[in-house]
Amino acid sequence: MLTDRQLFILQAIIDDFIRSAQPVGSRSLSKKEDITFSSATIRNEMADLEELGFLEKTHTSSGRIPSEKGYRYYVDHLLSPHQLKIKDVELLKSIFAEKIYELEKIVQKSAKILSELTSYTTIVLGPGVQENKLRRLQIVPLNKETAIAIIVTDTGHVENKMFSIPPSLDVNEIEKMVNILNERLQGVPLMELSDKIYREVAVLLSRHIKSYDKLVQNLAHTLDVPGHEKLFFGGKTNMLQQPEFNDLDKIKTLLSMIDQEQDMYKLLSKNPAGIHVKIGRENKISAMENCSLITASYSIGKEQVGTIAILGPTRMQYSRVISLLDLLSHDLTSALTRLYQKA
Amino acid sequence: MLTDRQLFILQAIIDDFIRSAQPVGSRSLSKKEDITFSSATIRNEMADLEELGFLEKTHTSSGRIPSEKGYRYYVDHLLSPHQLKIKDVELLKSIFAEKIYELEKIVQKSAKILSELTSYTTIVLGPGVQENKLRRLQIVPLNKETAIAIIVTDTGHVENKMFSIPPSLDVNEIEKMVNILNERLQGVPLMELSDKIYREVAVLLSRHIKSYDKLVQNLAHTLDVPGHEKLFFGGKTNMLQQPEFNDLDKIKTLLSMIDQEQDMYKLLSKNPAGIHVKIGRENKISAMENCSLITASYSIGKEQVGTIAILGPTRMQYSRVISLLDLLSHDLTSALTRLYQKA
DNA sequence: CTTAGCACTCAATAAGATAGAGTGCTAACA
DNA sequence: TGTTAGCACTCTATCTTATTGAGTGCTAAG
Repeated sequence: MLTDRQLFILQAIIDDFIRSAQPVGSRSLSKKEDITFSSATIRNEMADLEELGFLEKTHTSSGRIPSEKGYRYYVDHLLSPHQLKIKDVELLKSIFAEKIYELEKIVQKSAKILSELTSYTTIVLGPGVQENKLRRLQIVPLNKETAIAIIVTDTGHVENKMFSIPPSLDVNEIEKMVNILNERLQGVPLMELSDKIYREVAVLLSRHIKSYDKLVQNLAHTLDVPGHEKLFFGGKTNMLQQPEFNDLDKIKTLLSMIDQEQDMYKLLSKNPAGIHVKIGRENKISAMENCSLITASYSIGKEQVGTIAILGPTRMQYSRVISLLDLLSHDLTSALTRLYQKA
Repeated sequence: MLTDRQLFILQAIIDDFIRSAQPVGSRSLSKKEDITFSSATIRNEMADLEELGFLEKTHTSSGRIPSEKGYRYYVDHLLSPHQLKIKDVELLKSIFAEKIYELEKIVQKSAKILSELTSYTTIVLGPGVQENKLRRLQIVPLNKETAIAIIVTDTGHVENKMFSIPPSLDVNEIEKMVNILNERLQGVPLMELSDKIYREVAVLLSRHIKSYDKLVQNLAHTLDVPGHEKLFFGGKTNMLQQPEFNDLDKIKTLLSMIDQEQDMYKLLSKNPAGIHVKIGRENKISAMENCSLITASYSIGKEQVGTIAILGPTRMQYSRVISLLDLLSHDLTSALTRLYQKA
């Protein structure tokens, strides 16, 4: 177990390093106001903390920097709650200032402002549409061969996709079909749509519509792919400002990982509720070695629908970022709930 | 006027520099197979070419590099037509391999493949929707206060937006209104929609609908903002690979300019038909000083609808990129025309 | 247990030294 | 008169070497 003094020193070192990005030496630490013991004492404690794995040296005679284990301990036990600046809070609240109806816009604005506030990179995993329920299906013919299928979900999300229609088909038939489909499929989650069409509605349709099979096939296939949740980014290049990334190779690997959206999906997709901090290699991706990721989930009502995350260097302002994310995720949840749950 | 030999040397220098990114010296040039005169002669010619402004030195005793004026002359007069590799052509054609209906997907895929092919950054300005004509307007109520307006254009583009409805309004009334609007507004360009609603349809509506004024106001406002054309990017970080950007500051300015989409709009928006090359400062943006931009327009039918561009260092493979862009813009035009002009 | 003192280490910076690629100019040559 | 060999000169890049300063570990005294 760590002594109080060790905890105090560990915290002081990490705080200092987060601020300065420079290895912390015993002498400079001892000069701080609230430290009563000498640099030699600090050196001894540092040696112990290093042996325990909380600190590291960059070379034999350098000051100490936190190890991943050090950060982990710091985040779990030493984090002093951060009092957000009024300006910060105001900026966050400004996301919801104008009456916005589009979820995408809110999310995008959140990402932008959060990245400005932190100088880190913001990543938002938008709500998946797969679980949304169908509110209305609409088909608009464009010409004799193609039509557009439009899906409106209960959350107000609109998906659309072109598909080809058998040339023999009559416009009235399409209308008939749309009516039947709407009657039968309202409230069905999108992910079950095509399945439901085949199993329940196809039979019914076959009675009313002539060349229904080809049409239904096309349509079902069209409805089947409302794709993955969407990712939104803010401050993609903010990491360039961080002193730990003044190395070209590091930047290259990091930026190309950010552009590799699949990796980002992995990082953000399995998210239990609440705020979570993943430090360095805990992220299981080599390009994230010097980065930490703080994630927070947001919901509509009780249902968790997305994740908002900050990607920064391991030397990150954990306390402040956590406060910001906590506030924003709550605001986001209540705004979205207010907007969509009245239905 | 330049002599034949000067032209030959200028071309050789630029070709060499584009390949190697190293200043070209007289001695290394003279060693080339197809050069019959000595390095001293080349030195003399180089001095002349420098005096004329086509070449530059990086320092007093360095080899020569092309000046912007040199590149300009090279692009205008010395470009040898580039024979595309079969593999390149195949890759380009693969964009249209699967039957895709969504314009966005085609455009995105184009950007991706083009950036892979060139190792530069691709920027595509998608078709603007302002000129598209209304095919169908649809309104789907979500709850008592909000509804979604959906616009389908003649090109199959779908826009949607939430708006609030006066709580007193009846569902039937909305349906009535939608019918009237569709009857009156079909074929009207989106940019004229709200105007037309106020001037022609409002009177008509007032006869049939109770609390029409507030509703129409909301709706017209909603339809009014189908925003700017969309930008698509491919290989945003490809420039990191280019040797001229091994400098952190240059990368920072360049990448943040790319993320500043408004600058990109400026660069791509006023585009006469055909392929155009803008070299370095010709782009009028300081961050573009070491970059060239090659743009090509693409059309649906006769109507030019978008721009596809490659952003690379001034030391760019002009000939190859122009060939690639030329091929792609034509393919894109014919694919889109085939897809949308049958209406 | 704490601390002053000292020898030692390492990174960062600056200062020479050297090699190499390249130029400009001059004079000889065809 | 145009071309070329030769030479002195310039500048960059790279390698060495020296110096400084921040920092450590260890020892011995308080």
